[in-house]
Amino acid sequence: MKVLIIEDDPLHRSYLNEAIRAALPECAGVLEAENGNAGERLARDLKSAHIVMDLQMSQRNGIEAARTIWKERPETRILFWSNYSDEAYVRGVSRIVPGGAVYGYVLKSASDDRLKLALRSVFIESQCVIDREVRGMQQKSLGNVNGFTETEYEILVDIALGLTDRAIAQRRNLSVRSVQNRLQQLYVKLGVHQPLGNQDDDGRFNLRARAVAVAFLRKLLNHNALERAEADLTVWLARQAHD
Amino acid sequence: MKVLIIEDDPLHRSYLNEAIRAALPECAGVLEAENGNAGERLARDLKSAHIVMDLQMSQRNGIEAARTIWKERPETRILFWSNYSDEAYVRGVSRIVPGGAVYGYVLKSASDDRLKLALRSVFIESQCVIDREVRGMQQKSLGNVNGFTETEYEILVDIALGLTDRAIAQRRNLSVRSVQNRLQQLYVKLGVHQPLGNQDDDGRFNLRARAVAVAFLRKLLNHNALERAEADLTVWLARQAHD
DNA sequence: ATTTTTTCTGCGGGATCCCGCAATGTCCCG
DNA sequence: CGGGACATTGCGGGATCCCGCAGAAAAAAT
Repeated sequence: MKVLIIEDDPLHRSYLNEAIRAALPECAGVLEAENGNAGERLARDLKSAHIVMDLQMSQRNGIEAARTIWKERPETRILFWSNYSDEAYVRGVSRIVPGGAVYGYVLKSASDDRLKLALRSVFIESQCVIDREVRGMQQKSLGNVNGFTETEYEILVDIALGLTDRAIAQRRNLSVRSVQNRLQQLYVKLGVHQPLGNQDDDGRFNLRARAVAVAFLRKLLNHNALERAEADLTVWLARQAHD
Repeated sequence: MKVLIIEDDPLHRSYLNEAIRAALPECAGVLEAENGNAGERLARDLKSAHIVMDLQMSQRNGIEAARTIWKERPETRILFWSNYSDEAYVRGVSRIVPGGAVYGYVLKSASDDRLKLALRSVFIESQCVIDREVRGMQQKSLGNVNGFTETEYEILVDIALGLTDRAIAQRRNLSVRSVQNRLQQLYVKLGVHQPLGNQDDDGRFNLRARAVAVAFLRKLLNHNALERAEADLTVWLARQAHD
């Protein structure tokens, strides 16, 4: 068994390397890549089926890399090892994990033991391991309780990108009014909706812009999510230009 | 001489600790804090005048901590050691550094030697050391060439928070029209302004929201900056409520 | 199959935003 | 002192956004 590390911080990389060797004595070798691009290439060349990777890397972020790796070989086992449990990351990961795939999500703040346990669970026992904190986020996020549905999240991303109602309608195949309805739901759920009798905040906030701000503050959106969305938007715009 | 480390990643903390002991043999002791709050407390209690700190910590970010530390003792020497050279960070730092203070800004991706050199320069030689990459950002940012003036940045933050034109006018003591004028400048500088003859993008983008998106993508804004701005906004809103 | 619930859609109006035009004020330089 | 560069403000109009109302369509429940 070989393990591939994809992580841009050299300190964390060497720490991981040691942890892997200690936790997996049957491991035949450990390879390292310092960004998503190199990681994808190594994964492809070496057909490595065991990967530990960071999200949030400068060159190409972990979610993109994981997506293409899983697209090529869905049985690959990936353990995400991240600093953050931002809802944007959690949602991004659970969106791309193939059905029945084995993976894990451990925070860097977790203890040594927990990391090693996760390594064995995912790579040897074929068992998914999700950090409790991440797990909580996942439930809050995907369960509808105080969480956002896929469509609500979608429209949130669209306004965060700066699209108009009309453009969103075009893109999502909806009428303009429907887009506005969804925006309404979003405003309510984000707690941006101004209570009617309130004189204080009256007219202080531009709901659309405020929603984006709140989403960022709550880490529902983050820089990575925005970058991915922007990339998607760009290809859509290019496609539109041909018509 | 004692040195205080403020850094939330334990790996980086111990690496820093070693680097400091190696670079500064005359150093009598190294203390560690794992977030901004603890760091401030230690700095105050120990009157430590030599600090190395990370920006972007979970509890209380580095800029806030540095601001209060410098407010209490402006002669404190702080070496910022950060993963990123986001314009938002650079601007945030240069906004709070007291006149004549000695400080440094080194990226974590820098070599061992560069870090040690910076430690000696800032703490022993009383000389400012700014990483070249950060320096470039600083010039691009503060020099008006392709950069943003303070007022433009201010209004960018205001719309990112989701304020209406009227609210901004109130807050900044301007007329609504002036606010809109400044927004105009901002749109032009961010390259969001749609060229009139363009049929393609016509009406696709909500300029206000798009400006925020572009600013985030360009790292002119980031999560920390938004959090700080939100805190400021909250106190202003509270003050308004009394009138 | 019918009822219930949810979502989608059009209409319309008030608020806000985007921005051209023009007047005024301020600062600096010759 | 006069003139130029620039920021500020008002006015006004067209575009967009916010959202209540109500009917149509789709999905879910009974």
